[in-house]
Amino acid sequence: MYYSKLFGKTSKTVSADEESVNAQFLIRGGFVSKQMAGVYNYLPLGLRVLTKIQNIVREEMTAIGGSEILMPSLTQEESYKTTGRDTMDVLFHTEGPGGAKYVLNPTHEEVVTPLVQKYTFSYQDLPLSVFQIQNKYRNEPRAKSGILRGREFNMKDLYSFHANEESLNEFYEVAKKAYHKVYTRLGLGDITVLTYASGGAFSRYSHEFQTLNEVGEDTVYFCEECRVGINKEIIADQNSCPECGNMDLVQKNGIEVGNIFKLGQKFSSAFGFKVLDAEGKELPVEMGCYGIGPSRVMGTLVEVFHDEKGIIWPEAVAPFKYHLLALGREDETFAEAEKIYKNLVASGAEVLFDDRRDVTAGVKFADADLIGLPVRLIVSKKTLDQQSVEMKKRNEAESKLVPIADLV
RNA sequence: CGGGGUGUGGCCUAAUUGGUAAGGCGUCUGGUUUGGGACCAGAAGACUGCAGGUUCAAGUCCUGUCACCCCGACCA
Repeated sequence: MYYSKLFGKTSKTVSADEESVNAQFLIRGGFVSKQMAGVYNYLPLGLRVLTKIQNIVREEMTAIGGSEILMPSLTQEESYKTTGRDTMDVLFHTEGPGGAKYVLNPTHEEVVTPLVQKYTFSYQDLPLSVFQIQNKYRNEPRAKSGILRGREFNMKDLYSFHANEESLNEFYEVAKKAYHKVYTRLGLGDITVLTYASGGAFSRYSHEFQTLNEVGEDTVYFCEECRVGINKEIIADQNSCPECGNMDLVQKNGIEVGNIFKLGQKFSSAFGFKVLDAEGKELPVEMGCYGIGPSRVMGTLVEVFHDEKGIIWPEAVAPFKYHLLALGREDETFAEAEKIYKNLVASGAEVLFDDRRDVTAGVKFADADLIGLPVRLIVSKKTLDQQSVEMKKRNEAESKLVPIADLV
């Protein structure tokens, strides 16, 4: 991709209102543009990051047997009356022609349960799981912290359906492992801990995945040995580590980057979703739900991986791997840089090429640091004199010369 | 939703006890410059969030309203 043709621009300044690091760097770097509180436009750079996060999540959900679907954002309010959730504070309500009442889905139990019910009649159809990656709408009383807590945000939600509790429990553990894999691939594995949290109305506990970070809204007490924690909200009924019994817990702030629940029969019973067992008797369906917010993950990554100059993207989600800068003003330099760019792209590399721009080298350096691609490559008269390009990793201080012949 | 704060060209800011909007960034033109956010000259771009009110005169004071940020509450 030619930087000169990329929609979106970097900026030296950002409103003093934007205190959160993720909002500052994502806006300044041209990844996102704020529409209103808690609602963002994703520009090409930001969309590439978001898509990469989604793809990692997608791969791991597919790997545990999830079938990807896409459900609507808009749903009849009636469905929420069925489950009694029509009075939720965070629900956005809207109207259709003739006064038809709709809501914007804050989560999709009310959609997925009757949907799966429509195609599922026998215990032999179970277990099954479906997931989607889609935007959710929640009328948060207070949107905050850049893209960490929005009113519209991207979410992967997977729902599993089972003929009995054992099957649910079994799948729940499989999903838990898949979630760990996701965070490991995102580069957050070391600082993301499984955390026991409130199960709401459905079960005693749910599990959250908390990325330990100063800006986190949640307070987590966790065991440094087994890396399992307890959310402060349930510390009253559990004051030692649920996994190992360790009483010596460490307190940290956490960003909730995932949450998994055993829903039990809450939604299946509301919709009368039953299947027939081997004897032809009706069985209530057990459900689980499993959420990860790719947009929140993106904000979390910025909070975790940055320095004073900008973002330091983990390679797995960086919008491009290489940031190729052509410096100087000689036509030959740009011609050479262009060749190198084309060769890299032809070899399958993802390259952002900061080609001819009427700016000084310093501007290109500053933009590269801000955008935060993993590897910076510089082509200039200086490097070409040695048939080389200069290579520097974003998270390292030292650069080295690499012969052009060895690049690809 | 309670408390606090802030709204000024596209962006960031300034404007004394009220006196008729200034600078920087960015953009455009021309020239110089080119390995860490260069420089010179010129240009375009604002009924100061919105609606009222006080006043000879309001960016500035008052009332209302909307928006945004922070703290708290909330958070399947």
